[in-house]
Amino acid sequence: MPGELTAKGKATRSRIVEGAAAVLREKGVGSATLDDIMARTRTSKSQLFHYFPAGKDELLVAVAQFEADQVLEDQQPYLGRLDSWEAWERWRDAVIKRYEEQGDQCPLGALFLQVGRSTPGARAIVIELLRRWQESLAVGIRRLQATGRLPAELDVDVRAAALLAAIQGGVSILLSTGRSTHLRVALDQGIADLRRAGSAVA
Amino acid sequence: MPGELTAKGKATRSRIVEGAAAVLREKGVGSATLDDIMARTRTSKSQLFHYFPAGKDELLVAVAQFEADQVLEDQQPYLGRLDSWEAWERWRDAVIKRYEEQGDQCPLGALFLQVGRSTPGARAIVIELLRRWQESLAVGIRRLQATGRLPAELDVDVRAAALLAAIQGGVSILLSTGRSTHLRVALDQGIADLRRAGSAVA
DNA sequence: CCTATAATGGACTGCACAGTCCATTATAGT
DNA sequence: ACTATAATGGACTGTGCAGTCCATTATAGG
Repeated sequence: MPGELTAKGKATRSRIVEGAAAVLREKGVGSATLDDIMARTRTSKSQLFHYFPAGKDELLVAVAQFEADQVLEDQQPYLGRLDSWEAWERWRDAVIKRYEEQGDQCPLGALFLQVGRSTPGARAIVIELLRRWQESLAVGIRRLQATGRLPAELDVDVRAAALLAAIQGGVSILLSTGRSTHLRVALDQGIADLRRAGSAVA
Repeated sequence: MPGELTAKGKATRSRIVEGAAAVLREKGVGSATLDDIMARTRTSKSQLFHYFPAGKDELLVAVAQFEADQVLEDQQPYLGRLDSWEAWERWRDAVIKRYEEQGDQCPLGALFLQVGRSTPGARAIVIELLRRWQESLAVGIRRLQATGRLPAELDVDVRAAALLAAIQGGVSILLSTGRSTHLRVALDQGIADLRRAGSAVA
């Protein structure tokens, strides 16, 4: 565990993480080897173990963190401005687009299942990601409340949680079947029901 | 590939599948070995390869099929009789109970991610499971329509798809976080929205 | 410029584990 | 009872791959 990383060191470390992420997406977590990662990132065994002394698992956790950050970063432009129904629809389209392009790879899910039980840190990463994601949705719903598009008595957290579940479900079905219909339907329905709650309850 | 299986053979084969399923749940797909399965099922190497000539992958696919059948079988008593709102709530409780007990194991998901890309059969199993599951939900919704609890113009398939996504999302969050709140919320919200569609649109 | 520490190269080890092979025992059909 | 085929036992092989070790080169700080 190198206490100090020089500029060069930091560069190499992130080259490894990003390259590993790419390899994992291509070959799948199960069949990606350290040699694959070495080849891709033009590094040697000792470098991998220099930056990740605990070995493969530690590297996988680092990649998981990287991928998790990526998820929110990608949709931040849309997720951060959920202040009108049009904005919600743009966000929905962005989410669908992202996952359709990603296809049947789920780096994070696969990573989690691989490392999951053994490493406690892995679970924490996913929990934190989901928490932040749901919170962003909640903020968006509160914006709609603040501008009078949704009634104040709506249970924001429950709605946000349900939406998050809808996304996750849609994505997981996309991963298993290769079809994005469920993701699309779940999001459409979720937003529509939210909207309906506005006109019905208000 | 034994063309004919004697009674004894069939018994052994299913002992292997069921034992393997148990081992996979306990140790995780990634770290379960053929030796683990041999120990658990009191079989030898040659038996494993006798019944699953293509080796581990073939066995994993068989286990996936077994687990998939299990999923629907378990909830059939409830899923098969969705003819009143109370029945829907009983089903919801059964689903939640089942997955809470299962905890953070997802044999099918893990199996799929392991075998997935390589074996085409694996995907087919999951697709078929989801198809049947959604169809059961659709039948339930149509029952509600038939008895006048829901308007006839409701888009049944879309609603069923959204519900299925809600479940999958709730489950996948349960798997990652260990908490069943999202599953509960997603199902509650999904059923509530369905019900609301009944009173609002009708 | 000198030295401590970081960064890198790459050969080597060890073993876990899938898959092979052949020998032996049980079972079914005639 | 006989024979073909299924069922079982278990030793053996091969290798893919994580992880170790030591030697060499670069970099930073005084």
